[in-house]
Amino acid sequence: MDDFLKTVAALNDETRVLILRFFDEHGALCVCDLQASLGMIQSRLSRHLKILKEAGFLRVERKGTWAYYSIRSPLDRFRVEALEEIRHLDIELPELQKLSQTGECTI
Amino acid sequence: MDDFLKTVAALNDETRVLILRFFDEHGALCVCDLQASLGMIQSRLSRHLKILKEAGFLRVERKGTWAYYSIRSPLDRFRVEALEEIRHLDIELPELQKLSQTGECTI
DNA sequence: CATATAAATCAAGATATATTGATATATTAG
DNA sequence: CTAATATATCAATATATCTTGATTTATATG
Repeated sequence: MDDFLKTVAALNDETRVLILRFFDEHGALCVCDLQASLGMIQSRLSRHLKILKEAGFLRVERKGTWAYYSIRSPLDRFRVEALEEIRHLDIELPELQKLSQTGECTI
Repeated sequence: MDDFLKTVAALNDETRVLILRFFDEHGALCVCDLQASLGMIQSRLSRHLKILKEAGFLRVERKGTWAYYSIRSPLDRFRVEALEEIRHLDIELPELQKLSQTGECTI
């Protein structure tokens, strides 16, 4: 029950749905990429990424000071279905700003 | 997005998960059956049933003063998957008390 | 070691959600 | 119509969640 509720709670937020959709579209991204792309402040993103990670949706890979998040694989059936559902939502996706590659990350 | 969030929000509550599981197990039940079976007060159940209905999981059929709720059919893929997930949770289900059939419903 | 940068955590305030008890609505029976 | 019953809604309170800005932690570099 707890795991299910944690999974569902993670999905129950517009910001996190957008983040999942963004990862689904663009693969691994660091926090500052998301800051630039989604126009959200760092603490807000960090919080949501933690929730999504602890709910089993995301994984992190650290490279120096950067933390690259991406959709975890493999995912169990229900999480896959949730992502599939999110993939088909009519969401206006912001453009990707991949600052971590250009060395411009000073936000 | 709104429909998805409404669906997910409906799932994001231990009481409602139990209610869905109980309907999945026992079919159509009226509110007083649930009161007796789950040991919850009427306003609480009425609220959760409304949320589950408006999220597309339940339907209601009125018979006199009774309101019989049951799992809506057909359900779309994601809701079916959610119910399937709930079906396999390790939940301690209370015994069914079907007062509406015995005429004992005065709770 | 000192500084700088990316990310994580914390504290405070705002918003949403859940629970309870009281009240309102609707249907049935007399 | 009146009384009784089942359900729905409301008001108040409690609890949880989200957002922001400030602080802390961790890594890299001079």
